Amino acid sequence: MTPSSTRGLKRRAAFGEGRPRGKNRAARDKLDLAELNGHVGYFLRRLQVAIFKDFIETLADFDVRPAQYSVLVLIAANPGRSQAAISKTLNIERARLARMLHELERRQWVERRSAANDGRSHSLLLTPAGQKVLAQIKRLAARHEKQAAEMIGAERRAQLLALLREFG
Amino acid sequence: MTPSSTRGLKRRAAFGEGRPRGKNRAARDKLDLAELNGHVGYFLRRLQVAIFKDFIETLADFDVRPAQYSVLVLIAANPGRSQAAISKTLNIERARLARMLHELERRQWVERRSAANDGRSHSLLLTPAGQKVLAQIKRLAARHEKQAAEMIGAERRAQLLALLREFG
DNA sequence: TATTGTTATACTCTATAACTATA
DNA sequence: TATAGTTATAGAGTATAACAATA
Repeated sequence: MTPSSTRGLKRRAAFGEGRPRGKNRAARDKLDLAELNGHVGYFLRRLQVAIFKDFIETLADFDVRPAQYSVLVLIAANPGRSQAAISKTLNIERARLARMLHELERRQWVERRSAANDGRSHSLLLTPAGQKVLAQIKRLAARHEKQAAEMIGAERRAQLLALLREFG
Repeated sequence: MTPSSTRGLKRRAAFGEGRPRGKNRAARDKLDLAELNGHVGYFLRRLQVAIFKDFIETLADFDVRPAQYSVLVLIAANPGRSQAAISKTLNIERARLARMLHELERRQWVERRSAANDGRSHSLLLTPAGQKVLAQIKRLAARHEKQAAEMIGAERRAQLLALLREFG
């Protein structure tokens, strides 16, 4: 967790001096956002990037990215379903999902069986190793979610979650 | 605006039949999101992608992406500032900003002057042509924002904007 | 020594198209 | 004809590192 620009949103105002100088000169250079203040997409994007960054750092030991995590969770909760079903639910391009599953199969976390009723589709399952590692990954994901709550405030996180889930 | 997967979040339940078949079979395949239901980042990401998609489509005639738009707006509202100032405010890597400004300069929307007081930095300005085109772009961006409000509901958009701005 | 801007590389994600095999 | 999965390509965005010029 580096003291990078993302985290730098807060901090500040912790210096008793008038105008920050030297390394903190950057903080003074905040510009007028103008029309951006009226775009919900702008703020949505900023927060999403900050949260994904924390997710990636928190799960770095397993080298699991958010998209991979969402696929693993979906396979675990819906064993035997097809790539198309996962793809549609998560809005992941089937082309990209195919490559991602290759990687998850290489790690021996996921297994593809050809479906009994439809020769075209694959049934997706977690391997025993995959189930084991997912349990650990979920613990880290839960830790990340706590960190996100600290970052943005538990109250605001709850309100955001309610608003966003309500939509889709 | 295609009837793509993004928009497909709603629709459904508009069919008097029991289980949808054929083309609507996909709608039946919605899976259990399990732990994803507790991750604010997951829903944040979904909405951000949907909104950016609408932005890109609405501004397709000018071939302006969200990041480019934010840079143009910032330069217009803060003329003469450096690349470093823009970069820090928008959390865009300075390396990426350099390439983006190359493209905006190629279109003759932006001008780089070497700063008077600091030989290292550039003062960024819109050209007259850039100011003209930005006025049109802003009108389309306002239309996009209206569409976003229709998509997620004006009420929810306002609540989201308030929550998100309050944070960062 | 630190900062500004630049070039380069690598990886993730998105968007398409083309192809096969099955239905 | 349409769907499931695969491979390939191109572009955007992110993350680094290395470098020259300047402070």
